[in-house]
Amino acid sequence: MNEHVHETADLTKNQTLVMGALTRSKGPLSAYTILDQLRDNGFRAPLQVYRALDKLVEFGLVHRLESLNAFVACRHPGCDGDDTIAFMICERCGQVNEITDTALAMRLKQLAGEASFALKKTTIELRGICRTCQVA
Amino acid sequence: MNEHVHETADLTKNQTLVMGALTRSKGPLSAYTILDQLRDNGFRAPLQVYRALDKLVEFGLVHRLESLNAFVACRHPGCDGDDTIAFMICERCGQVNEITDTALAMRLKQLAGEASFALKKTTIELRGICRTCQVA
DNA sequence: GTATGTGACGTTATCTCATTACAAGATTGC
DNA sequence: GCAATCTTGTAATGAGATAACGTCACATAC
Repeated sequence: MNEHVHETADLTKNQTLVMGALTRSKGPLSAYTILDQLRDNGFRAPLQVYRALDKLVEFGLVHRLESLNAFVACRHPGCDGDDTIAFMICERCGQVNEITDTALAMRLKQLAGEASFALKKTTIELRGICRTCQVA
Repeated sequence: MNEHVHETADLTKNQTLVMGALTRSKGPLSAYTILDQLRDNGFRAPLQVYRALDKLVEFGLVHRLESLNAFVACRHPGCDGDDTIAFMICERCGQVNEITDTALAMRLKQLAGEASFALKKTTIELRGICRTCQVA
């Protein structure tokens, strides 16, 4: 499976619109924020957003930030969905940094293995203040 | 700072009730589930639960599971609040396993350091199927 | 002892996040 | 054409969390 198999062409109209909103945004967006941004495009109900988001997450184009109940466009072309991704979330500016680290992923897999835990999905979210916001 | 400085004696009535509900439970509980369980004890509004939970989390007696919007009593006496804790959450039986791992914590701190990210809190949640549920 | 501050508590209302349920179009395969 | 499947639209509701009020108990300062 290649990276980001689903390109714009594969997306439905609603999925494209939601993807666009996320791509344009500097930081994560909540489903309802996306809804508001897309009202002019005919969006009227949360479900329209959630359905598109579900698919986009499934495709690996969008990630869900559990600790924020929000979503970000994947900025990290290398991730193929199976990857263990960590997010660094700045609590001041809201920017999100996406990182993958082999050592981290290996250790987690090992820990799961030792417990005979069949790992399906990992969530790693780091909260703090990013470099830029510290100097400011 | 010692482990779990706040013992039962330090807790208020509401905090004790909420803590009791979580301790009795085998798995994580949502705030509203706790509310329902404590109606007979005079609980009437979500805020009563949330206020108690806030304190219990602050004391390190309870952890919040971001990917579940739920709370668990800390089963891991060693954690002193500053610790990096990982949770293994079984999607079949709902049981939660709490683990700390030095290598994991170190790597995360290192990654944050390399990005000059001032780390405040880390969330690590592993979803999957636990050993017991796999055989069944 | 009164004033003042602080922290927990209770209640209502409201806000944000997410899903269920149902109907209508659109698309593909036969 | 017809069935199967997928996407869509809409309304209603469920679930999670907080804001804004006021009250009470208890501490400390004067």
